[in-house]
This record gives sequence, structure tokens and C-alpha cells, in this order.
Amino acid sequence: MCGVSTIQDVARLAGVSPTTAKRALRDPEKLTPDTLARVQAAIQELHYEPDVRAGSLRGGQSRTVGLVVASIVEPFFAQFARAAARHLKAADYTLIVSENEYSARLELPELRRLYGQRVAAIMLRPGYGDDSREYLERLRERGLFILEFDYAPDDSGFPSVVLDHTGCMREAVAYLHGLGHTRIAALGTYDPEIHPEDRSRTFPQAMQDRGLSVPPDYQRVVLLTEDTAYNLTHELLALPTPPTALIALTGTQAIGAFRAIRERGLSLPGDLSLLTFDNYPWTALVDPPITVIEQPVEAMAGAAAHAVLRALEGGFDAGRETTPQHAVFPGRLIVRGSCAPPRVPSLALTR
Amino acid sequence: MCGVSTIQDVARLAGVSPTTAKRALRDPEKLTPDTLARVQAAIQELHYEPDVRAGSLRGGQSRTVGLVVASIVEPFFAQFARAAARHLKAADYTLIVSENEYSARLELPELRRLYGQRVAAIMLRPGYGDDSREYLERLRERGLFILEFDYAPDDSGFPSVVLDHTGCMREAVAYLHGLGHTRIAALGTYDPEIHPEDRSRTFPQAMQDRGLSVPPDYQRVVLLTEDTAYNLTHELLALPTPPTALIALTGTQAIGAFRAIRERGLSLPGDLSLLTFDNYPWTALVDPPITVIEQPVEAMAGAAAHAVLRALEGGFDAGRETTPQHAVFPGRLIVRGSCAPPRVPSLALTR
DNA sequence: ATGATGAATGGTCTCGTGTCCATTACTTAA
DNA sequence: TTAAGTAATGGACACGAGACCATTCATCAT
Repeated sequence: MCGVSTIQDVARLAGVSPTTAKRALRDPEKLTPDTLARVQAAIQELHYEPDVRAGSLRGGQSRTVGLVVASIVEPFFAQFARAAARHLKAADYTLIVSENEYSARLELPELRRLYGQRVAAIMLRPGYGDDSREYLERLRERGLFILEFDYAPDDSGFPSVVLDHTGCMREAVAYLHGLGHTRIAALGTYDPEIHPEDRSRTFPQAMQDRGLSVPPDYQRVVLLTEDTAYNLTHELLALPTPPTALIALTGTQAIGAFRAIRERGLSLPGDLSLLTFDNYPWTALVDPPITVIEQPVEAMAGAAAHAVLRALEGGFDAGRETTPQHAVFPGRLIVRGSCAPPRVPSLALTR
Repeated sequence: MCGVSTIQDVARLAGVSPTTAKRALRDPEKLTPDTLARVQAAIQELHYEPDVRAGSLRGGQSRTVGLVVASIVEPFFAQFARAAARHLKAADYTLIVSENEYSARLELPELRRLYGQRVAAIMLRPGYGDDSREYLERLRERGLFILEFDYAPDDSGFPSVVLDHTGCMREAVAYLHGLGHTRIAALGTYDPEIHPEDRSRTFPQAMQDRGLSVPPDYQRVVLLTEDTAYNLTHELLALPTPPTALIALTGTQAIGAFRAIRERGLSLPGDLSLLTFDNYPWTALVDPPITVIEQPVEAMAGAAAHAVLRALEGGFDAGRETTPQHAVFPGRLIVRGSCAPPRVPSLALTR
């Protein structure tokens, strides 16, 4: 009873050839009812389960898809992973998840590992830097379907699924400006190498569209973590002319910002306005509840999964479209209580 | 340049046999420096990456470990997955994560999928019910190392890594009782089929140890989700003699409970005390900050990963210990502001 | 009665790698 | 110089399943 049973064992027990035995699983209608029953009984008795590794060895790629997120602890990515896994599971694909911590350097070994498993496709939140860029191209040449999500570099030749970061940023700035804010800071400034990320990148433009500008001393290049958001918030609020409104780029950043704001004894929204991306449950529970921009996570994950399935299942060159598809999803501003007009009339308005 | 390159291609390019070529990867010291250099150059040029599926086909099991969590969106499990993945990655194992939503019925297909991948071991938060019990036994007979974490059924013959649920529950009850509470409710009642979970199971005993009892109308069998915690909280607080203290069994439950409490216009800790498992960042941010029991997630995940590695790497029967190891980790009560003496002197004290 | 047809089943090769054994060349001691 | 020994390299096979082609047997039309 110990040890693994193969289709050979099943065949022997049922008194048929291996070829016939596996037909019981793949084209049952091709078999005599009697034979079918005998084979099925053998499968039952031996608890036979096909070895997908051996099966996929022939065809080249496995029924496996890699998902590289920045951090599985960030609920956005966890939700994304869950939803994508559900869709892929329904098509009998297995998802392998790994993390890159927003870094292309850490991402490279993950990609190698996934390729070692001969995944059929990779869904990737690209990390910062180009360390893995070349490798991704090579994977595509090797026939893998590569899809970027959450962030897609400008020059990316891969299909992508992203939030409408630009539109969301514009809406956030418009909302805060409409309340009277002019001294607005985002928790992180764009940097092509250290912090290339579309929310921070489009923030200055969103400000300019409203006739506003970002003071140089509001511009700090940081990473997307709770601690850096915490430190950055402290630094910004200690400036001679601190911002009157803060935009956190992720829910994790919002936690750091909220902590710092509370430590400084400032009250929301009286002393300061706070707005964040990601509608996490806790954002509605704190006092005041935080105004957020919600991402359609499920929809984006579904779109990503279906793009993968279309490329893999679909005919010959379904994955080789000449122009890669770029899907952009709208965010939704949910106004709660963390934003209000600034206390002191802004000087910038009189300029 | 298109297509996948194999060790054969490398060998051909380097002008050696496949056997020699792969020695460049496995025992480089066995080769002449000259040959080694030639092969390495070929590997570089072709960007050769071994196919782990083919490699593992021979040995039976793959360098792959399955992790079945209840919900990847629950930060406890996400953290666990991250930490376990790090340890396993260091030993060159790949982690495949899947979810069972606390249900053994949903778990069974997940186990089949993992076995189809011929994972070498499975780390499992067992679901409720015995649908998959028999299958797990069979996997063990097949040589897989099975480890349970977070929850281990009484009769489980598998090694396990769990929190000291009993001790934590006792500490929670002792703390609340020490404040004067006698009408304490846990958000969920033990049921062998629907809700077998150690926190709720040991709650009545923890109460009894203090001379307290759980009123029948506080006992409701529910699932571990935000919505059920929300509904249950509403129901409990609508009782003629509602509890004066609530214990949420998970951080997700705490969100539901907090929402319901706020909706009823009750204030913490004046009208009601709330205590929860899982020290999530937001619990310190709400008003009042919530008193929690923190789990040593990283340590538990590390212990689980090392148990797996010991069983897989270690000699012949390292994984076949006669008595399975059961590791129990202590929780830590972090007192914040959500618990206080009950407003009305409890009648139970005078009984 | 015979050839054609088609259903049911079996045989063989392939995938890419690891393991084991065989072979070659080259050194060293007698 | 030769036998023994060793370092370096090559060849054959196994792993488990899928793909494709071959074979057997019964049925049916001519």
C-alpha cells in the first residue's frame, strides 16, 4: 500500500494496457462500459492521481502560472492572488505565488525559480529597476506569456492590467483642491530608479493641471512601506510650511501616516487632511474614517487571469498579439471623514 | 534563439557530452578548468536553466512544498506564508499556496492538486470536517510529510505547530474577569463539525476555571468571517442581558465586531469591553486602541518550515518519527484601551 | 464469402534530467 | 615497460505520462 501508484499499476490491476487505462480518464466514451468500470475500480482502489510533472514534460509547458506580487501581506496583493487563483483553478491551472518587495533585483531569482518550474505564464507586479527586464524578454521569447499588473513601465512591451493611476491622482488632487487645499504632498516622489510608480509619477502633473505645484521640500524619494510612510509624514509635518493634505499611495502607507499624525497630536481633518489609496476595512473604522480611493481588485485580477487563459488556451498565436493589450481600470473615490477645508486660508490662492 | 534550451544544447555547444555538461552545475570540481569554462560559457550563452520537473521525475518527489491556509487575505496567514516561503526558499524549495476557507470539503481538491504536483510535504491549516482526513493519511503513506498548523484536531497523528490557544483563552478570561466581567462571550461556539477550533473550544473551560459559566444564549455556532462576527455581535448585544465583554477569535472577526458595536452607538470600553486575537496594525489605530493577544507568527512559521526541512533533508526516517512533534507557542496579551471594568456591578459576583 | 469499415485496445517513442556504469587517457610505482 | 590506479568523460537507462500509429476483432455491405 505504500509508495506511489502509476497508470501502469492501474493498468496491471485492471488487466489492460496503460494506454487503455489512461483513456478511462481522458476519453471514457471510447471504452467498453465493462472495461471502463474495471479501470475505474482499479483507479479507486489504488487512489491513482496523475503526475502532472510527467504529463507536462512532453508538451513543454506545465499547467502552472507564476504570480509575482510585491508583498503578500499587503491586502491588495492578497486579494489579487486569491481572485486570480480562483479563475485559474477553474481552468485547471495551479498558481505559484512569490514576492519581490518592489525590487527588480529580488525579482530576478524569483523569475528563475518560476521558469525552472516551466510555468506557462507569469503575472508580475514589476519591481523597480531593470535587473530583470532582459530576463523577462527572454522568457517571452521562450514562449511564456508575460503580463504586468498594478504597474507597467512606460516602455513595457508586455500586456498589462493596471488602475487608472493618473485619473485617480487627478481626482484626489481635484477633490482636495476643491476643499481649498494647495499645499498637498504625496507620500513618496517619483524616481526612475528608486521609486518608479505611477501614483507618485503623475502627482506633479495632477497638481499642475489645477495650477498648483509641489514644493521641492515636499519631494522625498522613499519606498512603499509603513515605516517609511511614518518617517516621511513626521518629516513633512515638521517643515516650516507643512502640507495641509497628505495622499498615501497604499493602504500600508496610510497606517504609517496615521500613526505619525496621531503621535504629533494633530487631529483629522481639522489640522490636516488625509486621503489614501486602497479601501481596506480598517479605514472605515478609525476616527475619523478615512477618505479612500478604492481599487476594483477583483475585476483587475479577473481581467489578468482571463488574459492569461486566453493566451494559453486560445489558438496558436493568441498570446502573440502584435499590440499588447493594456487594460486600465477606474478607481472610486469614497468620501469619508478625513478630509476638510484647511484651517488657515492658503496663501497660494492669493498669488 | 526561440524555444527552450536543454542540457543537450549546452553540451553540443560546448562540445562535450550531456553528462559532462551537467557536472558543471553539480560537481564543478570534477571537471578540467578548461572544460568547465567552456560549459559555463555555453550555459551563459544559451541562458540554460534546468527543468526541475524533469529532474524530480526520477526521484519521485519534487522540491516543492504545499501550504494550505484558510484565507490568504487574513494577515495571519499571509505573514505565515511569507515567513515559511523565506525559510523554504533558502533550502531551494518552492512553496505552492492554496486556500480551504476553513472547510475540509474545499480542502480535498486542493490536496489532490498538490499531490498531482507531487509536493514533498504539505503544511496545512486543517479545515472543519473529516472529508480530507483519510486522504491525508494516504498522502503520508505515500511518503509525504504532513504538518498541521494553527489548529490540530485532538486525534491528529500529524506533527503540528500551534498557538497555546488554551493558555491564551485562559489569560484573556482571567484578564477580563480581573476587571470585573462575568458576562463574557466569545464570537463563536465550539461545534465538532461546523466550528471545531481551539479558541472557542477551550473558552467554556477557561470560564469554568474562574468559576464562571457561559450562558446558553451566548452560545452560537458560526463561521470565522467578518460578516458572521458582525451579525453575531449585533445578536449578542440585543439580548436581554447582553455580555459586558467580547472576545473576537481572529483579527477579521474583530473588524466585524467593531463595526457592529459602533453601529449600536456603544462606546468602548465604557459600555463594553472588546479583546481580540491577532495584533494587526490597525488595532492600535482605532479609538480606543484594542487590547489584543499577539501570536508569534514568524516563529511559528519558522518552526513549521524547519520541521518540514528536517523531515525532507534529514536522513531516511527523519520524517517517520514514532511520536509526532507538537510545538505549542505562547501568545502575548497586549493591554491597550478597549477593556475596562463593566459599568454595572455584575450580578454573578454576588451569586 | 470476402473485403471494407470502424470500434476497442496495445506498442513504442518522446520529453529533460539524474544515476549508475563504462570507457578513455594519463600518471605512478615496480 | 607494464600493471595498477586515478582523473576525466561518455553512454545507457529510468522516471510517468501523452501522442501517434499499429493491431485485433466484430459487423456490415456487396
